[in-house]
Amino acid sequence: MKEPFLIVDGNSLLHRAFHALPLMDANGVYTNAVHGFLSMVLKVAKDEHVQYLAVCFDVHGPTFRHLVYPEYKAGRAPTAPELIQQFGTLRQLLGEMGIKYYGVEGWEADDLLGTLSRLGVEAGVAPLLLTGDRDALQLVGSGTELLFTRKGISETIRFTPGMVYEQYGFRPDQVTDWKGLAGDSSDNIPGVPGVGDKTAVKLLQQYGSLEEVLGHAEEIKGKLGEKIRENADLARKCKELATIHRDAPVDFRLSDCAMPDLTKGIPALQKLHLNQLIRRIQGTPAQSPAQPAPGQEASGSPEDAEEIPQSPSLLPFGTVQELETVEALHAFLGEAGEGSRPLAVVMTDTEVTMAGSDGRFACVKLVGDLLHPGLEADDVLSALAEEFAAHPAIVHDGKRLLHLLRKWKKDLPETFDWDVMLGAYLLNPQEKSYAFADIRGDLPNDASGLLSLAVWQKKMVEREDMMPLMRDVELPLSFVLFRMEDVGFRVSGDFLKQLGVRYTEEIEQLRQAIYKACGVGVFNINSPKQLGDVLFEHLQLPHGKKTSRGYSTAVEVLEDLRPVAPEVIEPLLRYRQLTKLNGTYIEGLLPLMDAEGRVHSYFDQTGTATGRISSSEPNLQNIPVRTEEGREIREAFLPKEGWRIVDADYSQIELRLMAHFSGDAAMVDAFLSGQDVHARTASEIFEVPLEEVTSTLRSRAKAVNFGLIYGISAFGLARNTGVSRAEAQQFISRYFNRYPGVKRFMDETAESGKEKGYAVTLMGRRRYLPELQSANQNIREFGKRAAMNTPVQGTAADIIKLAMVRVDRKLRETGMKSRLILQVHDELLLECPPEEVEQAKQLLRECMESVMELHVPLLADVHEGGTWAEAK
DNA sequence: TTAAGCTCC
DNA sequence: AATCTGGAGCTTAAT
Repeated sequence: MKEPFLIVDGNSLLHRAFHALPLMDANGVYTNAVHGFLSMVLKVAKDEHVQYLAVCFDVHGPTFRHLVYPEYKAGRAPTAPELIQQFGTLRQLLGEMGIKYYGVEGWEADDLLGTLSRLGVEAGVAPLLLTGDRDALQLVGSGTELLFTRKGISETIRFTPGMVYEQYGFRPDQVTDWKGLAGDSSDNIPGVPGVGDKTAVKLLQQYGSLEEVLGHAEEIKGKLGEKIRENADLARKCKELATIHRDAPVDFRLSDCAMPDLTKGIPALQKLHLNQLIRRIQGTPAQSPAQPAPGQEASGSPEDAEEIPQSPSLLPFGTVQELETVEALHAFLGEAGEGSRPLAVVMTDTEVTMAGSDGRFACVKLVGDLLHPGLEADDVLSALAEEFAAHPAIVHDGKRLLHLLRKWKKDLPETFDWDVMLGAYLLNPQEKSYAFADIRGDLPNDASGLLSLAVWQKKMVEREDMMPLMRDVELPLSFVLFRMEDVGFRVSGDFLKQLGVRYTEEIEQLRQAIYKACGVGVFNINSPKQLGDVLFEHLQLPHGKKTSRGYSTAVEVLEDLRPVAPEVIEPLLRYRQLTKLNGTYIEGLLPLMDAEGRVHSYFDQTGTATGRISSSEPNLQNIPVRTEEGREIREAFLPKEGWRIVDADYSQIELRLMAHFSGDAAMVDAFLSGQDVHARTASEIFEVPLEEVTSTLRSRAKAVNFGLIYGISAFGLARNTGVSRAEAQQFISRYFNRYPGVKRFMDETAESGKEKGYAVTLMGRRRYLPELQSANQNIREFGKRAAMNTPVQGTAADIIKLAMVRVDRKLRETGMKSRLILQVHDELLLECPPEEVEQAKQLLRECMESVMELHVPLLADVHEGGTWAEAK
């Protein structure tokens, strides 16, 4: 076994660390990136038993790549000064700690990585590269491996040559070919226009290398082939740019890189107040404590706070016990006593694994083969269902599990002990995926990993004060959503089809009218490109800004053109409206109906950054309501035969929350006295008596109120209300004058978001806002608006979720047949047998209004009807 | 697969 | 669409 030689890409890692962690400083010296960098390096050094260590840096000034291609890395945002400082700080620190670092003028850090890894192999050690730069994948192989940073820097993923292929679909030696084709926007390398990541992989899998692709360019059909032929030289140049050179003039001696005694660096670390790192250097406990989540590391962490590792580690488990009969499974579950529980269970297509809290670990293979003929999936499921019902288990995506049990007609549990999908969502609601494979980190993809992850999540959720949110809201809500998905919403297919016929006929007429008015014969009206050409080239109508492909034909543009060319624009707008309704809400909905005429929307509990739920297949949260035609669609949504729809929506919940959070006297007063808030706002900012507020003034004030919730700008408000920017600015100034508490709240919320690194709701739900640390002002401004909006939107989400849990519980406890069928952010729908309607209305109102005690009352408007349209 | 467009709260 | 007012999902065209 060769000794590991860790070679760190200093630029890449420091950059990543800087953006992953909120700014921290010691006496005015920024240290967040230095802290993250060292934390990561120490972790890897320990985990990998590193014997040799070197760090590589870019040295400023042009490199040979700029000679080949002057635009190389052009257009990048300038590095934040807060980061630039830290390069110096880090170099100095490395020097004092005795860690060897390299920088050679005219060479980039990855060339040094390439050179040092070659020299390392020659010196007989096993180079391990640590970087967040994908280019370095080309260096993997012949003894060199790579750790790629993920999620900022908190995790790494290990690449061997096989892993590269598995992950990307090409070998390490094809990385540069791939870059030559696909380019790299972050380095300003164009690649072949029209060829993206996916196409490049396809081409390489077919032809093997860039040269082969270019050599066979004649065979490639269509636009793609054309582009490749046109850009062959450009592709070769891009490949060259992406090629890492392994012959930099480095004065390398392996002995220089021997792992130093890090305690020498303690005085320097003390100066920078990097106390956590000091503790880690001075004898670390068995489980390596890495840096805690952002916001938790205020200087001088409290002594009683338990050290929670930054990522979960695998708990010790016994060897896996393979259960070959259902009897063995029953025996395993029977023997599993108090100490084993909660039990973690992972089910895949072919096997079930179970892990006990006492280290028991068992596996059941589901595919029957000659060796285990006795194992029937159905019996296994029965045994598990029994176990779940008797002892709440640790699961991933419990809602899906419930559907599975339901499908096989098993008894359903009342609750789960923990759901790691929901846990991961609470800990960071902005992950791309919450699939177990994507949240498990380095843990195994089975029940031992699941249990280990759950144990860690519980500590994290506890520390971040989100346990009540998990226990009282998300976990029980998953059961409510399961029932809603299971029940579905009845739809009248006949009604929709009739509507569809009507729409289709009119669409045809409109189409002819449009062709006639345009006078260019038949074209595809649905194609923005073709339509744009007709309107703005042929008809020469005045156009707005161009989009990347042509002229914009968005409704706002068309609205402006109404007076100019009504004979084209009027039928066009109507055409747009009807094709949208027909395509999305009629033709899109019909195939989703089941045999009973019901649609079963999927409610995604982990889909939004703010805590809202989302709905898909079909999305029932964007069924039209604003226009008359749109509302017709809602007439197709029906209760169970003979039943009624009861609908309740919160009145102004977000503005009420704004009033609650800000405590602003005028706003609170408006709600306490039951006034029309928008009218009151109009009266305040336009300085007219309440009785004299006109509908125009009211609707402007309403726009201001909405803008407020979203983090207003004068520009956006002007766009929305049609007034000038200057006027909009005046509205806002007056608004903040009249509602000084609101102003204060907005400022404080933005400030606190910046300080803590996250925004938080009334129930403690968090959303991290790395945008607030961005070097880009636009992104920072976005972060600020999100910081102001999230507590409001997110608390509204908390509130209605809690209301759903209570409504569902009440309905079941009282043995009512009425049931929740839909949630639309501030609105709940029930279907009720006629005799329960009054009781259900009362129950709904009570649950919704009493769910939380705020400084202003929560009010729900409740309606009923024979269709959804009627119940609004 | 992405972009443009449009629906909702 | 424009200096980007927050959060979502679906359809179509074009590649």
